[in-house]
Amino acid sequence: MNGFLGTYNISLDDKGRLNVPAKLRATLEKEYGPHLVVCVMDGFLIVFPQNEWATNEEKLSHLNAFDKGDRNRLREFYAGATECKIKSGRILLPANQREAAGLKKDAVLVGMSKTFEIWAPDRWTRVSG
Amino acid sequence: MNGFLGTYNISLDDKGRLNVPAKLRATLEKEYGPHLVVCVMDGFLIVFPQNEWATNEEKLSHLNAFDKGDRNRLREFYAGATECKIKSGRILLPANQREAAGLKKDAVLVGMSKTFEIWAPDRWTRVSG
DNA sequence: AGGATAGTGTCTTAAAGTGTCAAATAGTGT
DNA sequence: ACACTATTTGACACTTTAAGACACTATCCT
Repeated sequence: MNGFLGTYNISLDDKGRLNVPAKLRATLEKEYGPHLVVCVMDGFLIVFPQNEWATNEEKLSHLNAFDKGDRNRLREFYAGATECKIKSGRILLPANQREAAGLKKDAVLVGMSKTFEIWAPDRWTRVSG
Repeated sequence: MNGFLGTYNISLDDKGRLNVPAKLRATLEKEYGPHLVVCVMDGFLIVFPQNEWATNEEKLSHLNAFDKGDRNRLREFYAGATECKIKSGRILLPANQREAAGLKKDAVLVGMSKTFEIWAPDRWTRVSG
């Protein structure tokens, strides 16, 4: 299978939920499950299927939670993340993540193979051309 | 499962109790129990579910009780800790811990997988950006 | 004992999150 | 192009969660 591909313009509903496009949803259902981890990046969001997230987490497992520097690194990683589940085709992003990504009414979803990204339209056009 | 994730802004009530956000509470209930150990760190608090505390305690057991430096480290660790329990969704932090963390009216909770942290808002922004 | 203070239970209100449906739109096969 | 199906959107009612307030209990102190 091909993982997540393509660009999708979607809109958020009155409560800030966003509809996961059917194609991405199909990939999710076939390859992964409904559990996602959403993570704040520079000015956009990365969505990991649960087990993809887990492999990232594993890479950090050698860090020592009692070491100050390591702890800072762990914090950076975990603080920006949230678990979230697809519910009747949609996901609700927490308000602070929506804000971090500058999401208001519309969003752009971009497939990236094992993950996909969520962008505010204006930020996306600035990147993509 | 994913453990504690995310950042939450919450406020303390008039008696200094803080509401544990529903998501963290759900993780606690699923993976752990209502018994917590709260521990003063550099300028913030770390909350351990009871059994995570126990495993940490074990890790520290290799330290030499006759070594001055180790002993200081242990003392610092244990002296700053308190047991506490979630009661109707909230926890009450002892006054000295609140003071040590600079907590007044608002707090930031940060999930860190197996533990979570409690920060005073001003100290948190200094760390996180 | 009496008063002060710290801790606990519970209620109310407001806000955030969830389920569901119907109309609108896009996509499909013939 | 047409009818038909699937998907997306927006809306609304409902549920859950958080915040603040207040009364009550336990504890401490003199």
